Amino acid sequence: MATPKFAEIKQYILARIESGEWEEHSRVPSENQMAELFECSRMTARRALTELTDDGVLERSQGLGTFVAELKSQSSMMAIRNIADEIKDRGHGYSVKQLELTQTEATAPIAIALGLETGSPVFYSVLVHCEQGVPLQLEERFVNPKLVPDYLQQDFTLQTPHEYLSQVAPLTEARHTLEAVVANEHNQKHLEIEASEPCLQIIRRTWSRKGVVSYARLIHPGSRFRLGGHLTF
Amino acid sequence: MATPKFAEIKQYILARIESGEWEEHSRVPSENQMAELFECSRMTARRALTELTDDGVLERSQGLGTFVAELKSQSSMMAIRNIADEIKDRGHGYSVKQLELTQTEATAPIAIALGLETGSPVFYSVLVHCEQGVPLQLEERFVNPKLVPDYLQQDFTLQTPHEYLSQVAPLTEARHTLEAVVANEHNQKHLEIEASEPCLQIIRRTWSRKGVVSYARLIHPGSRFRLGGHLTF
DNA sequence: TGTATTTACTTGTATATACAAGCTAGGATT
DNA sequence: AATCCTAGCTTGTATATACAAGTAAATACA
Repeated sequence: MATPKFAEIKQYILARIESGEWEEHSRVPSENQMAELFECSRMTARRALTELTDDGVLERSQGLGTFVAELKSQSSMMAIRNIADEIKDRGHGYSVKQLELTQTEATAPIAIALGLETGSPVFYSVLVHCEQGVPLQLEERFVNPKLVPDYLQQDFTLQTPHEYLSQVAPLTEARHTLEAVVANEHNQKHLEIEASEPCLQIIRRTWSRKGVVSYARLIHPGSRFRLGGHLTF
Repeated sequence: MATPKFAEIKQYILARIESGEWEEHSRVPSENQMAELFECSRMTARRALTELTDDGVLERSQGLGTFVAELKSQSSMMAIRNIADEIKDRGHGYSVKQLELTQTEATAPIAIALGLETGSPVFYSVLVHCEQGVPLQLEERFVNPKLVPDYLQQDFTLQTPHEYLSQVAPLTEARHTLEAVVANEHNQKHLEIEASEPCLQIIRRTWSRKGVVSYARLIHPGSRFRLGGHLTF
């Protein structure tokens, strides 16, 4: 047998979800309907649906049906949580200062990271996220204008870039790099720290189905920030 | 049906693996044998074996049989890889200096982290891991003597503590905290860095089935160390 | 002796069937 | 009109069966 029938059914379903034809939370055909469609037994159709459920692609509930799950809702995507939510969850005051929101030309490393040509236009934003008025994260972000054309029209004091990007280009993957660094003078001023203070820097690249969405550098004062949880590589 | 039959079979298998009765890489009964043992059909026994395989507990191969997989081999356990392997994989020279290997009394925070009484004896080791002769990680580790009684008799120039601990107390979980810090003077000397150099500090607690095995503080010079990969929380 | 081949086991795929259990909507009863 | 409850869908569990395909050891053959 070239490829098993249940695998074909899985591919069929995945293709429809990735193309956007079947949207998040929408209902997918029942086991019996899939069985009829593919001219197979219910158990074979069931296997496809069950395995995709195990993979987190679908969600099922007895009596109701099978539905398309949120893309990467709680898994690796939320790896590094939205800083605004994290602060609010602690019951502390959250505020943002927007320092930049412009278009600029991609330098070589940025172009490579975003999969663009060197010198091509990219959107650029710099924000400082504060907890109780104290700077906790400096977010410097380069965004692919082809995938997010309206980035510059947003008001990031109302919604963090991460939230906005999640909406317009559902994220499918993220890669991070962690480093201890000294902030440059400019950033030291914005973070209100001394030159001697070490910072935790997170480089974050995020993907959607269509390519690299953004490249972000998140800098945190070591004295105010700690990252905890499970790490998987 | 109280608990489904396939779930009972899974529990039976898991219990045998966790008790150590079925060792890593050893063969487990075939589908037909399990079916006979539990007086069920092959398909039901098969389901238990298949699901445990999906969970990474078992490994199967057609024609050969089903085997107990390595405990957490590649998953969250190897989150932060063995630094010795990482250096060797880069094709660079690896060396260690052992600075401490003694018994000491648990301070309050260490006792809490290890689940012991304050002042009770704990094993303590300090190592410096070097790449091409350059210090890359200072490993300060507190070990629960109840779970690893022979820790002080080891020679950690031959085998890293992590490797040894994995052998004597198979790890089931690990939790990490990441922070950017300034090393104290003592550690600065051992890492051969300037006072101004930021360091990436990883606090790592590891569990086995019987409790907290060890509490480690891993300090890396920011200029020489970068942590990459997927982070999940 | 050395090489095929068979045999017996394993897991993998697929089907037809049965009943259990959860949910919803519409119809019967009160 | 409000309530119950049944009919018809859904997924969940379980079985019996069949054949495909991979592995290894025993067997037959040259």
